Formats: sequence, structure tokens, C-alpha cells
Amino acid sequence: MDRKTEILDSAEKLARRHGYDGFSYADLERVVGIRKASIHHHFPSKAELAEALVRRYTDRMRAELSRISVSHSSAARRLRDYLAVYQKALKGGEALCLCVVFSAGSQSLSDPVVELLKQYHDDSIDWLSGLFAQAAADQTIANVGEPKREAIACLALVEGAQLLSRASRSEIPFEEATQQMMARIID
Amino acid sequence: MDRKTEILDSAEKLARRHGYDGFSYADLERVVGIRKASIHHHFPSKAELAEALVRRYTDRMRAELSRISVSHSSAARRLRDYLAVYQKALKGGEALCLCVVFSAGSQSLSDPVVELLKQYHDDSIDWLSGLFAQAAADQTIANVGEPKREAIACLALVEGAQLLSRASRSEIPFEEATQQMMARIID
DNA sequence: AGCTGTCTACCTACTACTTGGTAGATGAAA
DNA sequence: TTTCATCTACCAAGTAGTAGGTAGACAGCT
Repeated sequence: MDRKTEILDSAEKLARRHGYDGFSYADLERVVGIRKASIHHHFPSKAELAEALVRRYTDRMRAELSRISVSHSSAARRLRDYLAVYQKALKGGEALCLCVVFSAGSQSLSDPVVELLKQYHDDSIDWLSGLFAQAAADQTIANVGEPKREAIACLALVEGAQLLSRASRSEIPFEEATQQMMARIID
Repeated sequence: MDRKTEILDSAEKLARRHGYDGFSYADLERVVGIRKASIHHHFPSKAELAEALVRRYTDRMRAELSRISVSHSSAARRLRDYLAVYQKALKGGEALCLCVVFSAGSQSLSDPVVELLKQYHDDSIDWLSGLFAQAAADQTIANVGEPKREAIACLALVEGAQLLSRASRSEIPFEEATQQMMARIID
């Protein structure tokens, strides 16, 4: 694995536990094992590091969403997989979705990063809108309302559920919150 | 207004915009107008300040919840008021609920504060559980599931909706996410 | 083969500034 | 006279970021 990837991996891990303001180049120096200045060589500023981080994260999420689209055809199964992705990322309340933690502390982020964050949310909402539109057709989810509104509500539920799990350092609240969504699955 | 309250007000404003790691005693010095050392006189450590902040916030929320319970008798109207409280606090995506921002960055918080955060969530869940139990009886909300699960899902929805609004600096996502909840109101 | 320039990854050592927090003095009010 | 809120002046540690240098790899050229 090359250095840049290694730095991004470590930074992502730190960011998802401590937030953007909660990790420093000095922290990275410790976990990556090369000097702070060398990390600046790869990512000249913290803003650029954050940008690379969110860009990579968004790309990975997009890939994950199309993987789900390809591997399941019913809306219900896609939704189940979607929720599972977030639950797995949660690590029992230790870590949060990178975009959740960056959204919460977004005042200290640079404009391009804020823009990428919006992009992430828009991607998710578009994909989920498609899912709920399909659900209205294939009837595998109960009481489907207007797809885009369903999508936004679903994303909000998932992000909020992470926060609850984080606050109590346990994945139980996430599970309980999403059970409410899962209960609507018919198939 | 006394100094302590003035400091808490300013700190709360800063914290809800920038997070716990995102404001300093120096920032407070600027907005309160007295020296950093004098603020330390009132709140010796940042941990104690955070504790006072969350304690006051939780108390206010508790008062708000009982105000709602007293002023409305139907579950639907109580829910409407509950959502309105959060929407008002949002200030168009500028600020977040103090406990949302503290939950997201909770790694840097002291144990007592983490405990208070849990208390805040438990309070909300208890109150909402009561609301949904009542809804099952008075039939003013559609498709009510198990009350506690509904409560957790509702809290997650509201907290996540704030995050979405924050990311896009607009209250529209909050409105759209909660419309999904409001659509279930019958009365 | 030997030489030369460029590039990359890394280093030590630093800067300018911010962080939370403290010591000790002053003045006013009780 | 004691208590309190405030001040100035400081501290050690941490912040992002820079300056300038070193060692090795990989050209292209003679």
C-alpha cells in the first residue's frame, strides 16, 4: 500500500472517532510512523487532506450503492443492504460515518469540503429516491410516500441513529431506530 | 443577567455552531468582553463549563417537554409542537441542538458530560415513548408501532434531519425529513 | 561504464500562533 | 476586613505550516 493511502486510512480512522478538529498532524505522525513534515509533503494543508478524505469516502459510497443495485433487484433487499452498510461502519458506536462527523463540525471546514459533503448527501438522496420509487412499484415496502421525501427521511434516520449509538457507545440504539424502517419491509 | 448566565449563553451559541473543540476561552473572551482568566474564575475548566452547559440544556428541554404535555392533550399536537421546538432551534442550518453536536464530537468530552448526554437522550426517548403509547390509544397518528422503538426512531430522525440541514446550511432538509413524520398525523 | 540533473520521500529544526490553565495584584462592595 | 470579580502577565504544550537539507531512484547523455 502506498504512503498516501496509508495516511488517508489513518486520518479517516482518527476523523471518524474524534472529528476534524479532534486530530492533528502530530497524531498522524504517531500512527503513520513518519514525520509531520513528511505528511505535509503528501498533503500540504489539512484542508487538502480533508478534501481527499471526503472525496475518497464519497467515491467508495457510490461504488457501494451501485454494488447493492446490481446484487439485488427488490427495493426491500436493497434497503436491507443499505442499512447494513451503515451498521457495519458504526463499529459498535466507536466510529461514525465520516460525513456525519464532518457535517456536525462543518464550520471549520473549507468551502470545497462543504461542497463535497453536500454532494455525498445528494448522492444518497438520489439513490434512495430511486429505491422508494421502485418500492412503490414492486410493493416490497409498506406505506411508501413521496419518494424524495422518503429518501430524505431515511437518510436522516440513519444519520441520527448513528449519533444515538455514538452517545451511548453501543450499537443497540442504531438497531432499534432502524428496526422501525425494517418493520415496513414486506417481501 | 448575571455573568455566569452570560458566559453560558455565549458558550452555547459558539458550541452549537462550532462544536466543543471548535471554541476556546479566547473566543469567549471576545464575545463576553471580559478576560479569559476571569472566565476561568467562573468556570475553572472547560470540562466544567461543558457540564454546566449540558446540564442547563437538559433542564430547559425537560421544561419544554412538560410545557408541551400540559398545553396539548392529543398525541398528534404534542408531536407537532415537539418537531417545531427543534426546527426553531435550528436557525436555518446555522446552529444545531447542543446535544447533537456534543454527541458527534463526544470523544473529547469528560465522562460526566457523556453521562449527561445519555440522560438527555433517555429523557427524550421516555417522553416520546409516552407520546406514541398515547397515539396508539387516541388514534391521532397512523401506523403506530412499538412505542419505544417509535420513540428512538423519531429522535434519530430529528437529530439526523438537523445534520442534513446543517450540511446544506438551509432548513429545507429538516422540513422535508420531518414532513414524513407529520404525514402520519391524522387529527 | 560513468556523469549529471531532476524528482521523490523523507528528515531536523524551526516559526508564529493558539490552547487550557495559573499566579498574584487591584479595587470595589459587604 | 474579608470576599469577590476582575485584571495583567505568564506558562507549558500543542497547532498548522515552512525552510532547508539529505539520500536514493531514475532518467538521458557521453
